[in-house]
Parts: sequence; C-alpha cells; structure tokens
Amino acid sequence: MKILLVEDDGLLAREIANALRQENFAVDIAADGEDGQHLGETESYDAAVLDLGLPKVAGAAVLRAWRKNGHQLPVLILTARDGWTEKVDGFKAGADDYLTKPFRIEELIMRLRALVRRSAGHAAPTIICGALSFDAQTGVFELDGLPLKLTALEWRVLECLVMRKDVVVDRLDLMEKVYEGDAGTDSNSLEVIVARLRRKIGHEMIETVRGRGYKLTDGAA
Amino acid sequence: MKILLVEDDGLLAREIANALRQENFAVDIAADGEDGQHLGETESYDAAVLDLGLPKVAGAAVLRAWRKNGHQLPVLILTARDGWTEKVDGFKAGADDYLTKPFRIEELIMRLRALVRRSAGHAAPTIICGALSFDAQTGVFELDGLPLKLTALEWRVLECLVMRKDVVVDRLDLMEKVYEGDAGTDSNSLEVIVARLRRKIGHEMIETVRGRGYKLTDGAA
DNA sequence: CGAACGGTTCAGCGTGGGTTAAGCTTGGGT
DNA sequence: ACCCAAGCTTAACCCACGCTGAACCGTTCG
Repeated sequence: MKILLVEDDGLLAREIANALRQENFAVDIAADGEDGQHLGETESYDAAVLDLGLPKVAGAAVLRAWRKNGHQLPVLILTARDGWTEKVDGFKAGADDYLTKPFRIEELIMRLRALVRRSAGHAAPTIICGALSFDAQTGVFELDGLPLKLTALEWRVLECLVMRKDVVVDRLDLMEKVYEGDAGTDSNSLEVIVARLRRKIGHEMIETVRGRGYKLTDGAA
Repeated sequence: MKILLVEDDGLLAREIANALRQENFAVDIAADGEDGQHLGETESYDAAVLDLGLPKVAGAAVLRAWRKNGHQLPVLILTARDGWTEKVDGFKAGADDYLTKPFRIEELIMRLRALVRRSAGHAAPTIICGALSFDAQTGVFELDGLPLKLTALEWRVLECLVMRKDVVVDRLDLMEKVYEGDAGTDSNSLEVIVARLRRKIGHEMIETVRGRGYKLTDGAA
C-alpha cells in the first residue's frame, strides 16, 4: 500500500508520513506540485494526498493534469481554508475526497483506507480468504479468528495480495507497492518476506506463478 | 442514476430528494432502517444515502447487514452528531463516505457524484470461445468455469489466439509475439507448446492450417 | 550496553518449464 | 500409390527461477 504525499510544509509532511508509516503504508513525499505531478505519473501508487495550496503548480492543476491523461489514481485533497469554493474546485478537478486542515491524523488514515478499499472494488470492509481475514478499515489480519502478528513488510505484501485475492499480483507491482522510492530488482528480499509469510499463514495460501508473481488463494487447493 | 435515501426526518428527506431530483437523480425514500435495508437488498441503486440515527434499526446495522451479504452498493452516511466515534463506526461498518449534519445540499451532490464515478468502471471485458473464457482485465483463462493453469509461454500463445479467435494466426506472427526479439525458425518449440496447450484445453479447439499457422475455434467442429 | 527485532544478503538446492531431438502421423502433389 | 514436407508427440535434458536457512547489519528497545 503505497501513498504519494504532496505537501510543501515540510514539518506537516513529515508528521503525516510518520503516522502513515506507523500504519504500514509506504509513503513517498513530493514538496511541490511539479514533483508531485511527475511522481504521480511515473510511479505506481494506491492513492495520493494532495495539498491544494502548493508552490509552483497549484494542487488543483496537478489533479486536473492527472485526470486529463486518464489517470485514475484515488486522490484525497487537503484544503487549508474552510472555503466552500475551494472544495468545489477540488471535486471538479476530480478529487475523490477531501479534508480541511486542521484534521485528525486518524481521520486521514480512515479516509485513505476507505478510498483505497473502494477503488480496489471491495465495498465490504473485511475480506475473507480461507482461514485468513482482513479488516480493511483497521488493517488487522486474523488467522482462524486470532490476530496475526506481522512485520511492516510482511503486512504490506499480504495486504497487496489480499486486495487482489485469487488474481496474480505481478512481482514488480508488488515491489513497487511495498518498497518506497525505486525498487531494486537485484535482490531476493521479497522472496524472503514471502517465505516468512508462508510460514505464518500456511504454505498453500500463497501460490507462486513462475515468471509473474504471487496469488493469494483460500488454500483449499 | 438511482439513489436510495434512508432518512426518518420527513422534512429533511423531502428536501434532499427534491434537490437530488433537480440534479436528475432518481430517488427512493425509506423512512426507517427496516424499509431501507429491504429496499437496498431488492432494488437496484447506484448509491445510498444513509442516516445513522434511525428508528427501528440503526443505520450502522443496516449497512453491516448489506455488507454481510456481499452487497457492494456505495454508501454515504449522514451523522447528526459531530462525534468522531460515530464516523469510525460508520466506516467500520463499510461506509464509503460520510457527511455531518448540517450540510450543504450541494456538497452532498458532489460527494454522491464522486462516489458513483469511482464505483463505476469495473466492467470486465471477457472473451468467450466455446468452453474457454478469457478475462482481459486480469488475464485469467477459464475452462468450463474453472481457472486454467498455464505456463508463461502457453499463456502468451493462447492469448494471441484468443485475441483473434476464428481467424488464422500466422506462424511467424505468433513466433514474434511469443518470443521477444527475433524468432529463430529453426526450432519446433512452438509446436511443443501448442501440443501442451491442446492437451489442456482439448485438441479440437486449436485448428492447424498447413503452411500458415493456427486458428482458435469454439471446438464445435 | 546488550538483547531483540526486522530487513537484507548470500549460498546451496530443488524443480518447473522451455528447448532439443527423434520418431511418428498427416496431407497434398505428382 | 508413393513420397516428402509439415506438423504432432513423447522423452530427455538443463538452465534459471524461486525457496530456504543462516549469517549479517541497522534500529529500537529495555
């Protein structure tokens, strides 16, 4: 689960990023609209948090540019003023949700989760896959009813898989979503993570598709 | 564009409904949770607006009931109090968005539009050829309804064929598409792949045209 | 400061699956 | 009818992809 954060206030940006990372999101930060737009176009994110008041390029302009190119990325906008017109601008530009500063970090997380969940096509807040269940709202995994303790990376990998259960998730996709910044293809660390995951949830649940990636199944194979 | 409005306050309900109708939505109104739940399950809506404070059945309970049955309907909840916990409850129950009363009608409309826009566009274009089906979105083949396990090359070959079903696909064309770069004609590896494919999906489905290439048919020959 | 935790690197191994080769079948031309 | 080329099929081979255990750090705790 990888988020693009476009926010010029460095302090706020770091604060948000930390909170998100604590919730196992991977976060890339862009300090201005130009960078943000470029990153959003070139990298692969699950959602973006976009400040409307940005230097260089206005937030709404960034959003409009994305949408113009048919970019479907779920976007939550942050608006400083409580102004009604600004929200409208945001929505007109193609935003999916908004939040007015100041806001509670928890609310941002909630809304982000709802956004991602919705765009992944899961209306139901908890996804069940065999003995495994995932509460998309709280981000908690359970195995046979008892909470599952996962490390940050294990969690991200499993989330990616559970969001697209029963379909093959490409190796590189997984890399991009799990690792912040650029993903180096020259390592097998992902395989190690998968191995550890398998040991925790059962080897049958994660099916490997040679040359492509992995697939989460209900393990009833 | 049809909306289900579940709201016990008759005055407010009519006000909202009128505004929505002015924007060309079709609106059904339910005055309590029981009716609302029933309507939501039996009729077909593009989205629902759900008041959390309802008589008979609580709004969150309605929502939970829908989600439990795998109901994917996009839902926007209305919460009277500004309470943080109530929003969380709503999200946990599977809401996609919320609005706290009082709110501007225009904002409701905006959010509804955003909601519907996002939940649309999940159409799966799938090609069917006899007992074989191909989901172009996920890239999954199914035979008689059950997923078909293919290797990388088998998959590429079959994809080429299914994309041009009922027409002859030239041998060399196939080579070029399947083997990146230049294709050496000095090998029968393609034939081996085709043979393995035939064994998996039935020999009649892939017709060989001497001197040209292969043709995928529905196997009803 | 050391211990525990979590992520990465490395090396060794097993195996899936792509290729090759050999023998057989089919079809079309003369 | 005969023959040869095109294509089918089976079996063997072998490489590289992925799995795994262990060692190696960087961080975060007590």
